Amino acid sequence: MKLSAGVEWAVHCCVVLSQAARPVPAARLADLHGVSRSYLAKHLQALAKAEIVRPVEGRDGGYVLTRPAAEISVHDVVRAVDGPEPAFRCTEIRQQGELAAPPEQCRTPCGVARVMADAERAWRRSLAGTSIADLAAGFDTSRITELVGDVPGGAAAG
Amino acid sequence: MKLSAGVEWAVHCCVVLSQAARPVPAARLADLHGVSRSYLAKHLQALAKAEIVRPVEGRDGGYVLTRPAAEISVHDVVRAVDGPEPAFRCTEIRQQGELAAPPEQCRTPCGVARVMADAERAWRRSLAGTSIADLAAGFDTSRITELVGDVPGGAAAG
DNA sequence: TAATCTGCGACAAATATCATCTGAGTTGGA
DNA sequence: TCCAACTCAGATGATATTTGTCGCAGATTA
Repeated sequence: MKLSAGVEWAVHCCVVLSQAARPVPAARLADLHGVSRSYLAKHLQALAKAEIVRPVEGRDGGYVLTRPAAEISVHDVVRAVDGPEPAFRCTEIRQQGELAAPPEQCRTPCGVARVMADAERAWRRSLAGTSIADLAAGFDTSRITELVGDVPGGAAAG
Repeated sequence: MKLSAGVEWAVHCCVVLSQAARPVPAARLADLHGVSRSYLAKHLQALAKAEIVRPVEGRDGGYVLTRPAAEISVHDVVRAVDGPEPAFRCTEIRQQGELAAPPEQCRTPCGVARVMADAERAWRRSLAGTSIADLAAGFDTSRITELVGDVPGGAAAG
């Protein structure tokens, strides 16, 4: 099991955006973190499609959060970048080969798939328990505001 | 995030082995499930390396479980096939780019990595809560014993 | 009008997964 | 003792996915 590297970038970008007063261009976000400009742009588009960030077009444009950081969970970001598909996909091998089970026994999900789905739910629930604002509280936000501008109405971690 | 398809095969194979009285060859396990012979062999080797199954060499050989099915968790199998590496690997981008944090602030793990690790622990704990014996109780074991031989000392599920 | 930013698609490289084949070692029987 | 059949094990190649790049078109503001 492997998580896309873009997930880490996206989460950090959201933390930065939570401290920014004005739109931050994608290229600037990449430079702030020292990662590939063109590739980060792709992940930001994924965040935009999930309505976590909103693009501001034109001069002095960039990306802004669509809602307060406290209302964006880490799970939201992971799901947006990594995709909504479950990690485990049951191929129903119980219906193949010599010991294929009769269809009447396959009305309910395969036991293996059930266990995997339960575990994944636990994973997602854990991720959903932390917000971008929670994360921002653990970073040196003064350094961020110094570079991208202060927040208009107070700190994010309330 | 994606889980190797071999995980599903391995779990099903363990369920079959839990019902087998004698060693079951890798090729037979593949035929029973209708999957690739040579590829399943590779995953069985991973299970052997993790000491979940043991190869019996020579004529009439095959694979057997190393311990009772009740003492083999789904997590043991997943870890053996999928590898022990965590899904999320922190690349420490907080130390790169313009807003790189000073090393003195990086003694503790990055907040992002911490959240990811917590979620993964929840995932593993959930998988560890179900054993191969639990899974076998949900399958039609009579069909299995019919093909690979009965268990010597009673059923696997308590 | 000019400058700057995002959106989207095509394209190339790197990596992981999937699949197969051939060889080495062991067992059972003659 | 010898032979033959059967097994696992590791090396090797094909395929799919991810990762990363580039360029052009559309939009907005100074």
